[in-house]
Amino acid sequence: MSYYGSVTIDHDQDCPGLLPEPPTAELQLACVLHALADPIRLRIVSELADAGGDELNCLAFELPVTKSTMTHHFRVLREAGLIRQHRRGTSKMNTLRAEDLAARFPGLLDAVLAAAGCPARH
Amino acid sequence: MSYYGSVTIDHDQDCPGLLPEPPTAELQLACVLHALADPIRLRIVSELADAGGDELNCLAFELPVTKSTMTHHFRVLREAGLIRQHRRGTSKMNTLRAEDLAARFPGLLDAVLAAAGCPARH
DNA sequence: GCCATAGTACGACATCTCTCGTAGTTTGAC
DNA sequence: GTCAAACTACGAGAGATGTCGTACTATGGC
Repeated sequence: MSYYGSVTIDHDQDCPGLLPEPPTAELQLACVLHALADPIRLRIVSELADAGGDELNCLAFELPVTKSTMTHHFRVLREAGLIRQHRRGTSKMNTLRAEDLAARFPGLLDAVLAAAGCPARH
Repeated sequence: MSYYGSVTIDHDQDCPGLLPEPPTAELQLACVLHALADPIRLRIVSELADAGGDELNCLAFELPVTKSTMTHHFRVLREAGLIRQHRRGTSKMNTLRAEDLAARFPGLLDAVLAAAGCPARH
C-alpha cells in the first residue's frame, strides 16, 4: 500500500545481525493490520506466538509456498514491525515483537491471536 | 483478496431495505483485518464508533474521495461484516456491527478503535 | 577448497485494489 | 410530471500484491 508512507527503518542499537525494523513509536496501525490481513502471515504470527518468545527460523514454518515467497512475507512482517529478525549462521531467526506491539497498540495483538485461534463456527 | 473464499451473504430476517451481509458466525478474520487495513475505511469505522450506534449516511463522512470510491469502500466494509447498511429514502444508512464483531472476535474492534484513536508518537 | 544449507535478488506474471469519470437508478419534494 | 439529492454500475487506468523460477550470496561443516 503506497499511502502508508515509507516505513522509517532506523535502529539505534546496532546489534550485529539484526535486520532493520521500525521503532516502536512509529508503528503504523494500517500497516500492521495490512500485514496481518494475509492468511500466510497470520499463520506465521500465530506460530511465533505459540512459540512463546522462542526464535524460529524461516523454514521452521511449513508454509505452502516457495522460499522466495516466504522471504517476501517475512519481510512484510518485519517492515510492519510485527517481527524481529536477526541472522544466526545460515539461518534467520524470527521473534514476535509482542511487547512493542502491546506498548503501541494495547490489546490488538492479543485480540487478533485469540481470533485466529478459533477459526469458524456455524 | 481471492483466497478468503466467497463471502456467504444470506440473511434470514428479510428486513426491507437491509443490504446483504455475512452472518456473524461466518465473519472471516483475514477479511475483517483487510477491510480495516485501509486509512479511509478505518476512518469510517472510527467515526461510526464515535457515533455510538447512531446511523450515518454515506455523505455524512467527509471523505477525500469521490462518491463512487465511497460506494466501493462502504461495500468492502459491509461484505467483510463490519457495517450494516439499509436504505432510507434516497440515503443509505450505516451502522457499525459492533456487537456481532465482539461476539465473533472479542476485543478486536475495541483494540483497533483504541489504536486508531491515538495516532503517532515520537 | 568444496559442498550443502538457508535465505536473497530479480524479473515475470496474473490478479487485486484504489481511484476516477460518466451515465444511470431510485427516492422524495414540489 | 419534473427536479434534485443520494447513491450505484460500469469501465478504465495506475499501482500494489502474491506467487513463482532461476540465479545468486552468505555461512558453516568437512
